[in-house]
Amino acid sequence: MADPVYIQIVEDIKKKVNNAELRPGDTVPPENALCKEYGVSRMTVRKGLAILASEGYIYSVPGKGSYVQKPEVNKYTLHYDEMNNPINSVDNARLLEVTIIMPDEKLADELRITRNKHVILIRRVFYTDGVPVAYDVKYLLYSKGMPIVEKEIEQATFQEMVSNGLPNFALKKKLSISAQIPNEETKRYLNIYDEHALLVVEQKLYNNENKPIGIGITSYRGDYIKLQASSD
Amino acid sequence: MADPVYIQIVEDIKKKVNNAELRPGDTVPPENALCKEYGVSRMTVRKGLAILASEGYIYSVPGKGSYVQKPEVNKYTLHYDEMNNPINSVDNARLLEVTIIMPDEKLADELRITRNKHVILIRRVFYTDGVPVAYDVKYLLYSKGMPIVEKEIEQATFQEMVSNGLPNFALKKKLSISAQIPNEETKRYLNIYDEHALLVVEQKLYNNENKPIGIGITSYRGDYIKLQASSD
DNA sequence: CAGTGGTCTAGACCACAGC
DNA sequence: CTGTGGTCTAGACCACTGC
Repeated sequence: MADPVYIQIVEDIKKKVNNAELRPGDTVPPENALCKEYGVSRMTVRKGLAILASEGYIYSVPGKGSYVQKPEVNKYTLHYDEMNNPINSVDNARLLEVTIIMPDEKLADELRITRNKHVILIRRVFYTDGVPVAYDVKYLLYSKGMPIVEKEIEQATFQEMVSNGLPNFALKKKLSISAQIPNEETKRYLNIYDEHALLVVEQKLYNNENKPIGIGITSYRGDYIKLQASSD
Repeated sequence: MADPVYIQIVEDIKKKVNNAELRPGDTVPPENALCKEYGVSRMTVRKGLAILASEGYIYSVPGKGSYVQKPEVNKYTLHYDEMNNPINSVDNARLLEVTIIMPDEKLADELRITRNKHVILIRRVFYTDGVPVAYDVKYLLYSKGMPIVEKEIEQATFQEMVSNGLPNFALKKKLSISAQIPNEETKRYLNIYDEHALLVVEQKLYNNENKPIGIGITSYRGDYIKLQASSD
């Protein structure tokens, strides 16, 4: 019980929200009322409310008051690492190809470039215990500092290819996850002979100006990957 | 440029982190130094630093200082709604079965109950434009206030079944996403005759004491669903 | 107009790191 | 010991809302 006062305030209000004592849309008591209730100054109350707001419990409207927020029921946190997932890890990668290509219309469009710009194409197969578990294709816009040594490319994640070891808070990434039946080429690379499902993860990377800088498509054998996400 | 001072501080430091002027592990200037630099009081500086900390840019160690945090490169935000996804929405659902069962060993284990407890089994098929797009199975521990009217169950999401319209910040959920080949039963429900991949989403719900209260397995036709996630 | 939240000050005391 | 971050105060002025 050595918690600072503002934590007390946070937890009291959370509790009230969680037993429906306060419902979405209800007003939270005004700051001055909470000051009196807890016998503290306004800055202390505001610190508590700021935390509740940052955690999505409440929101404030200047001149009016603070209100209980509707919980975001559909939001999850997903941890995705190309080379590691909860049921399996890639322990080796083989570089099939790294070449400079001219993009076709679809690719140029996705990368928002003209068709006369050069794009780096990288194709790899990922292995676990010698078994091919994923086929990986990446299209990258070239920029300075990128790895040019094939051995580096071979074992690098998408993030590592473009950020080159530098910290990068600015890099934005989008994932698109789907299930597909492998085409003949993919079947060949993954030694698939019978019916099989692929978990396909498409990654798109954007720089801090929101311009696409790379697209990656990783097709995992369905029995070798499981993605996990959780609320909170 | 009418931004409050603390926003200025936040953006200045973000900028320094993003051009590697400040690197992960580096110390952020001490609060008193920032007070002088910006000509403001300490509380104002601290407000800025609190924001940077809540956004994962920095962390503070009492008695020592504030440090630049390593970015969490593998974290994404996923929006998952059983009935709605970026490329398709469920517009109808058919209830196949709702019964009380005794769990087998595996299910009892997953729900952390003994095998003599009753479990509600719900099986449904989801439709879009009259086409069956997903086969859905749920196992629920019964609790008061749950919908018992079949018509309600038919169209409800998992969240709605257990939370019954009440706000629920306390409910924790975990997702497990994989690609699978449909079994004969699923093929029948989804009218699948040829080779097809399923995107299978397993949901597990926990109450605020972290006890499982339900498991749901939704198997979507691979060509009817795409999950999307993004960093930031 | 009174009540609300948003910003900010200029102090204070504390616990903790490191010398 | 000094310097650091963590908590807190008792005010202040502002802009906005709703009556």
